[in-house]
Amino acid sequence: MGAFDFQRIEEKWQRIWEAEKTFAVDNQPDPEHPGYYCLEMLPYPSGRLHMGHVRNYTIGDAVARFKSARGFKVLHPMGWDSFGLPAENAAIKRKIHPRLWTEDNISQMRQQLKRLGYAYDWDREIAAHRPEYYRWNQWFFLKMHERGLAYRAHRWVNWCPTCETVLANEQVEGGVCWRCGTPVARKSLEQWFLKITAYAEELDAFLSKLPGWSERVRQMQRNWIGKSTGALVKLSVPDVPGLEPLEIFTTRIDTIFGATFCVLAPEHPAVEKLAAGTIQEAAVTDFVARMGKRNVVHQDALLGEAKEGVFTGAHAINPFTRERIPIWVGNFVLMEYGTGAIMAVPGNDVRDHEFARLYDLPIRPVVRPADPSTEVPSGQVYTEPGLLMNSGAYDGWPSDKAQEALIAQGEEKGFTRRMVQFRIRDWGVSRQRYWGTPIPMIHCAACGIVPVPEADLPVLLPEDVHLTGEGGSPLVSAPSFASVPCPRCGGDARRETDTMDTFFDSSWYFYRYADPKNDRAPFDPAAVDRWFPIDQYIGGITHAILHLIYCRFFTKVMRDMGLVRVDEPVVRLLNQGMVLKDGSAMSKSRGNVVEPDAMVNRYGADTCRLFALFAAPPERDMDWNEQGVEGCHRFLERVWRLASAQFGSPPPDGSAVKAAPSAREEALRRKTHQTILKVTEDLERRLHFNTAISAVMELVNELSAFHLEGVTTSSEIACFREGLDTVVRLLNPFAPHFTEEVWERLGHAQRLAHHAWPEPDLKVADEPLVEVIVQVNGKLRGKVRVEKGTPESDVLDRARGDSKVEAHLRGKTVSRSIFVPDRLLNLVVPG
RNA sequence: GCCGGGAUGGCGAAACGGGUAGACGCAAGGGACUUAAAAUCCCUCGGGGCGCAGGCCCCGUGUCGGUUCGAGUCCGACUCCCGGCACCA
Repeated sequence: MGAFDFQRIEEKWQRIWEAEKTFAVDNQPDPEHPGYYCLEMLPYPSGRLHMGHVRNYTIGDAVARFKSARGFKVLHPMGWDSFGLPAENAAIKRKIHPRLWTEDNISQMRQQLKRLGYAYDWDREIAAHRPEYYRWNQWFFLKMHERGLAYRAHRWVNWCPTCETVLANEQVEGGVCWRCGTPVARKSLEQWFLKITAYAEELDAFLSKLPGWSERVRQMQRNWIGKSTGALVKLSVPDVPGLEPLEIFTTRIDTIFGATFCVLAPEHPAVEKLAAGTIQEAAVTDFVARMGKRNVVHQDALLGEAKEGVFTGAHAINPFTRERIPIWVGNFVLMEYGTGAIMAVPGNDVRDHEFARLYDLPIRPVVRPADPSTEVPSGQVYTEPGLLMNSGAYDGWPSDKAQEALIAQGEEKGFTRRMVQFRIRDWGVSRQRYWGTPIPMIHCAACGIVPVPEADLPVLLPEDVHLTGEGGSPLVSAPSFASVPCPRCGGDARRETDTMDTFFDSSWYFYRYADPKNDRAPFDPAAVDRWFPIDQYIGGITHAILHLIYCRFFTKVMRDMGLVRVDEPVVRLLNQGMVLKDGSAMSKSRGNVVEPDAMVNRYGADTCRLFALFAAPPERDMDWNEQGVEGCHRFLERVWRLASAQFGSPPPDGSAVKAAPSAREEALRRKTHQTILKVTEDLERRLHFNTAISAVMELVNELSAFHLEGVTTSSEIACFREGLDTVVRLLNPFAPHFTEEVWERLGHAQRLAHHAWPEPDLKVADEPLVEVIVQVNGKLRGKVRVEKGTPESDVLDRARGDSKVEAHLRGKTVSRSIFVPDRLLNLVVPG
């Protein structure tokens, strides 16, 4: 019997699944089958799947099929993140409309997904570029605007002066435009922002309530949100009459007695007034102008920039010491963070120290290590909390107590208050692009900014746009689109011609799957209630920050709007590792890309799926090793051969198992039921498909040996068939076509996809005899097979009967023995 | 610099509440079948040593130290690799 015909088998079952809608689910609650939502991150329709997709979706499919067999009604949908820059680039390069390019890609990739046999409910498919979808983007945008969560502000963008267009960060290559090579400039544009900072506190706090997320992702998000707790301190500036007190933010108010100067960001609004009329005025103006030319869009350009600054000519009063301290402007202070002004403590902060040394400003350490034996090397500064010194009445206080007391003192006097700062900034969602959701706003000369009335949604993306890659937002030049009557006054007005960041599309798409065809609302809240929160979300670590913060933010906004009842969208998150080839990421330039289609053609979908799961645990990177793929293929062939002897014969008859089975029958049955236990446990608790598959391989090895020894009596056949059927059922989530086919040929009428997961018989799985290891002084010296529950004394007797153990005990007295029932006996003898 | 993760055979990896290190697979070597090859099946497979042999002994989970009857697993110090944040006050 040769190899199984995977091509025919896979086509056959894909046809059946499609015709029978095997994986479609409705939203009806079912008391016997609780809901389970298994979701994989939706792909960008680039045109073809890569191995990363295959791994991602194979993991998700294994979970979905497993949970379904376990009795859950599983929602397992798929869709397309189909707006975005590549479609526009393709349009420019190949003169094909982005919509056609995108839809063509979608149909190709959908075909590829179907060839891999994924159990999706295709009736729920969505695509972001379709008006039925993106109208709800617009609807959410309007709702956020109503709630004050969408607003306009200026922000710097990358600008190519030659193409006269905004460049995305990835279109800036080494500081020049990717198309024409012109050095990139910066330009300030008024854009739309979403107020994610309004949720910064909650986004941070809830990270500790996500035990189903890896520490890694939670830490990445924590860094990104960047919460720090401190105080705001007001310093009066008597040098400049009428000037508001200077506000600085610090997390180390315990060091305030060491604040020997202040530094403002060059963009700080007070800089000009402080310098006005002083001898420093010209120097300050010059410095600020020079700093203004810095390319701040490219943050890396700022990294490594030497510290630089200039005295403003004015002084402030440190309210705690009444000391007069000089106010400087410095390039290392960021206007975007805190108040754009700092108190400098050169005695206890490395940056301030460096600056003070540079300009010969006074340095006064005010915190020393609490442990007197800790030496601070000369020329270095001690930056950790410790004990205060040079701090008046606070000398000797520990940092944390001093912070509390100083804040309390400052609060009472009115020059300090507690303050929490976040690094996260509001989310700029405007894109000067064509292929995205039009922002539903209208600019009217008379009325200002007017939202498009809800009834007028969707604002359709016009088709007749000529894309050149040059000259501002493409929609500006779409005549049918840009000019529009003002909804409020009816006068001539102009539509917003920017489109939305595509992360907007993917921030709520998984809610739409619950009710994908709704044309009156983004979804029916009841439908969302039926499925949410998402039980298992699977996707690449690349989305650990942006997508996974944005979608949490959306969920919280939607909750506050009364649309959903969950605080967090995702219960369990799995970030699968990358698929490598020969140790490095697959890329065209390296020439090491493995095409999924080629692999499916050669080995079949089931083999590819099996390998993707077997090669490594899911969260780790794996190498696509073709010899490993062959190994998986061989394994399936082996199962096929083993099963083929039984093809056409009736399903196993449990009653044929003898009441007193032979030893080998008993051993096989034990292995069968132990394997069920092991695989179920691996999938249920850990998603460790690699060890689950290993366990099935072990069972196959035993079945194979059993078969070799002969399967003739009805009892032997029954035991063998039980093992065989178990193998097929346990492999189903990984190799669905193969197992359906074998299952059918083994005479089962019901489809495997509708079968419940096998139940282990604990009595059969139970091992009556156990191997107790015998150690002498912690070293393995022997093993004894005894009945479960054998007491220590009996085990000891048996152990002494072991010549090897006895040899190590000869002439010595056992001073102590450690006994772990059914596991181990360790005899301690003096050296 | 701060934070997170990791390091186990020739390779991918197992060992899940300290208790037989290396399951399972790949590669490699040997054998059976075959005119031959492929496929398949069987055996060996961390390192070193002793023994004619059944077998036995020592070492071994990045490094050093500790706790323990017993450590890949726990604790302390360190090295290297991967990732995140980074002039964030």
